[in-house]
Amino acid sequence: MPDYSFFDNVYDVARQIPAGRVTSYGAIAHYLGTKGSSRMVGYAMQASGAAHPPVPAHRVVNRQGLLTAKAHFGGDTMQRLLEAEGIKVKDDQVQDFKTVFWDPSIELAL
DNA sequence: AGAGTGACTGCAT
DNA sequence: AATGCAGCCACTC
Repeated sequence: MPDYSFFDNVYDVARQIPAGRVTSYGAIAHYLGTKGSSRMVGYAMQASGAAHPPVPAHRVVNRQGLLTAKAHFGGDTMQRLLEAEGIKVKDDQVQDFKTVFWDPSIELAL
């Protein structure tokens, strides 16, 4: 009786993001087929805090590699989590973003 | 049932 | 090149 929702789909992809890598909302949206709705992905992430198992939302950043979700995590929690996985973050921005970028539409397409 | 909100992105100026 | 505006879909009140 699973009341599946678009959110569940987003969570599933987010949980597949390997440690030390990050992706963008648009990339996930595109993989889900709703590339025009990148907002929905971020919106789903907001509810990810209530998702089980927990979703590594800290690995999801905006198109610029900016930690837009940091404010929602509270303090520097997001940046701390990323650095703990080997991702370098400076001024709320992911360093070597294109290097650590993980595109589900490509990685999961294999 | 209708209107509002939102952790974004792309195009236009 | 940089800034501003509009679009988009699902969820909640």
